[in-house]
Amino acid sequence: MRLKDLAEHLGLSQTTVSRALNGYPEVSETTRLRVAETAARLGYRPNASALRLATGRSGAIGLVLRGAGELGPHMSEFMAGMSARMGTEEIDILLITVDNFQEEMAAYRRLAASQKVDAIVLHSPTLKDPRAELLLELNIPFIMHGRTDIGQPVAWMDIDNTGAVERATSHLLDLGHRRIALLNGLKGRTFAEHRELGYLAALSGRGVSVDPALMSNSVFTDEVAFRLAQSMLELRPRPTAFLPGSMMTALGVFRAIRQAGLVLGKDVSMIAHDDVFPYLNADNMFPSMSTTRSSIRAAGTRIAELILAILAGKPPEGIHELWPVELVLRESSGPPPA
Amino acid sequence: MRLKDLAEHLGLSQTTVSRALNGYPEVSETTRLRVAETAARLGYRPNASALRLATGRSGAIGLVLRGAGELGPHMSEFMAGMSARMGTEEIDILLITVDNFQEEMAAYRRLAASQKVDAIVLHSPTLKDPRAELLLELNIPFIMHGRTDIGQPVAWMDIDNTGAVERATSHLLDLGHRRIALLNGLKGRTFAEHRELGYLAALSGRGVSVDPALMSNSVFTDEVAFRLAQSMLELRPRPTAFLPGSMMTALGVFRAIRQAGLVLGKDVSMIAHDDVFPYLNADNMFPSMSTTRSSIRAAGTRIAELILAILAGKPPEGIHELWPVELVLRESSGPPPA
DNA sequence: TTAAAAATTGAAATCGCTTTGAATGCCTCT
DNA sequence: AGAGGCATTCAAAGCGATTTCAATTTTTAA
Repeated sequence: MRLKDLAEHLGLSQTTVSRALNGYPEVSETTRLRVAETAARLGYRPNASALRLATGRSGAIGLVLRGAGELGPHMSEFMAGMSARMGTEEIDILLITVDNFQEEMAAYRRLAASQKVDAIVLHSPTLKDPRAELLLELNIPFIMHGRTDIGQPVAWMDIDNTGAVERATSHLLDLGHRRIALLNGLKGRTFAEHRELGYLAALSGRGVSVDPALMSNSVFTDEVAFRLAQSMLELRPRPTAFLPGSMMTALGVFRAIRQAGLVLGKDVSMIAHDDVFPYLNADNMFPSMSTTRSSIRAAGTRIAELILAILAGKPPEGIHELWPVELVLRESSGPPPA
Repeated sequence: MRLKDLAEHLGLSQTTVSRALNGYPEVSETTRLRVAETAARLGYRPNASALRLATGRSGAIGLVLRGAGELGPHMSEFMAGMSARMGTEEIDILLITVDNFQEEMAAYRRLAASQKVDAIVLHSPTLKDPRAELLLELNIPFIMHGRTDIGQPVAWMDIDNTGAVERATSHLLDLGHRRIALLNGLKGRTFAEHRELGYLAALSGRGVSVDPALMSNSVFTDEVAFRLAQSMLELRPRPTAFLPGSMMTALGVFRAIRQAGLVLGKDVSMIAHDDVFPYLNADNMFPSMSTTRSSIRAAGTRIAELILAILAGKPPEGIHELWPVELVLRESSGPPPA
C-alpha cells in the first residue's frame, strides 16, 4: 500500500493525502478525517526509506560500541533508558559494533557520509577524546555521555563522579578509616580520572597520605575485582574500607572479603557506586550495601531527550548537564575495627 | 558528496560510476580502478536512504524488546553476538522497545508496513506464539530464537533445554539426591516448559516422585532467586540440590545457601545453567560452579548468520537448528550429605 | 575491408515520499 | 458584475541512488 494507492482509493491527489496525514493546515477538516480514517483502516504507513530520502532525515540515532564486550550491563541499562524515550518518537536506535579504535573512527566517517543517522551518542569518553573532535569536524550532531576537554564546546550530560567519590571517601575518613582502597575504572576514562580526583581530594583534605597500592584501575567485573581485592587484603596493614566502582565490582570485593574470613560492615567497610540495575538491588543484599547512586537508565532517557532537543534545533554547545549523585548509607559501611 | 558529484568529478555518467562501485561486469577494469580510487579519496559513500529506496532493501533487521527491562544481561549478550556478525555485512540492528504485548504486535505491523526492516528476530517465544503467526501473516521474513508450535513451519534456532536439564537432573539423582529444586523461567515460555519436561523425565525415569514445592517459575534475577531458595531451604526435608536457570539465579541461591549456614558443594549441590557471560565465570567462583553451558552470544552470531542466509534466498521453513548443551561438572555439585 | 559481435558508456525511468508553484472554485466586497 | 481574496486541491519537481534500454566504440571474424 503506497501513498499513490491510498490517494487513488480516496480519489484524491498524493499531495493532499500527504498533507492530510502530516497535519498541514491547507486541508479541509472533512477530507483530513476521511483520509485519516481510510489510512488507518487500510493500515497505511509511509515507506520509511522514501520518507527519509524525501525529508533528508534518517530518523535514527547511532550508538557505536567498541569490542562487542562493551555491550555489558551498564550499556544495556543505558540503552534501555534511551530506547524508552526514543520509542515514543519515530526515532530508532542503530547499534553498531566495532573491534577497535580505528574501526570506530571509520564507522563514524561512514555514518556521516552515508547519512544513516541524524545524530550520534558518544559514551565512555577519555579526557581528550579524538572521537568528539572527529564528529565536530564531520559536522554531525552528537551528545556525549560523560565529559571531555577538546577546547571546543560539545553537548554533554554527566554525573558528578568527583563529588560522589569525595563524599564517600570523606564519610569513611570521618568514621576513622585510614586505609581506603579505590577500585576504579580504566585509566584514561574521564569518569575514572574524575573519581580519582575526588578520592585524592578527600584524602588530602584530611591530611591522609596516599598509598598507590590501594588504587587500582580495571574493568568492572566480578572476577577482576575479586582478584584485586584479594591481593589488597593481603597487605599489612590491610585496607579497612573499599570503594568499588560498580555493583559488579562490589560483588567481587564482597567475595574476597568473605574468602578472607572477614565480615563486611564490621571488619571491612564498603561503599560501592550503584548504577541501579533492576536485577541487583543494593538494599536487598546481606549486608545491605552502602552506595553512591545514580541511575544510568535515567541518564539514557535524558540523553535521548537532549538529542531530540538538538534535532529540534537547540544549539548543542549550550547543553551541559551535571547530575548530582546520592550517597546512600546502609549496613556495609561502619567504623573500622578497633 | 553525491553520486552525481562524483560522476561529474570523474567525467563519467552516474550509471557507470554506480556500476563500477558495485562490481558489475560491464565496466572496463581501468575505469573501475579510477572510480574506486577517486571514490575512496573523496570519501564517497552512497546515501543510505536513497540506496534503500532504490534497492527496496532496508538493510536492517529488527529486534523488539518488551518492557525495556527485557534488555538485561541475556539479551545484551545475544545482541553482542548478533551485532558482531552483522557488522561485517552492511546490515544494522534496529532496536525497538515496547511496553506490552499489544504494543509489540502493533510494532510488528508498523515495521512491516513501513518496510523499515528486511527481517525480524523473534525471541523468548511461548509454546504457541501469536507473534510468529502475525509475522507469517504479514509475510515478513523472521527467525526465532527458541521454538514455538503454530502448525506452520518457521525458521528457528534453539538449544536443547530439555536434554540439558534432564542430564543435569539425572546426574544429581545418580549421586543420590532425591530432593532437587528447579528454579525455572517464566511459565509459558517455551524454554521453561522444555526444561520442566527434562526435569520431570529424569525424575520419573528413576521413579522419584515430584514435589511441586520444589518447582518455581520466575524471572532470572539474583534477588528473586534468593527469596525462592531461602524459602525452599526452610522445607523439611530440605532440598539437597538446586537447578537454577541462569547464573544470576545461581548467585541468589548461593547467597541463600550461605545465609542458611550451609556449604555449597557439601550440604547442598547446584548445577546452574550458564549462558556464558564474560563477566561472570563459573570456573572462577568459589566453589567453582557446575553448569549446563551454552553460549548465548554464539547463538546471537548464529541467528545473524541464518538471517543473512534467509535474506540471500534460503527458504526459512527449512531452517531448524538445535544446539546440544554441555554439562560441565565442577565443585558445586557432589553427593548429598549422608 | 567490412559486417557482426562484444565491450563499454550514457540518458532516462524508477523507487515512494515531500514540497513547490500553479490552478480551481467559492465567497465577499465594491 | 467583476475583481480580489481565501480555501482547497493537484501536477510535477525534487531527494540520491539503481537499473533498463539504447547508443557508441572497439574487437573479432569473414
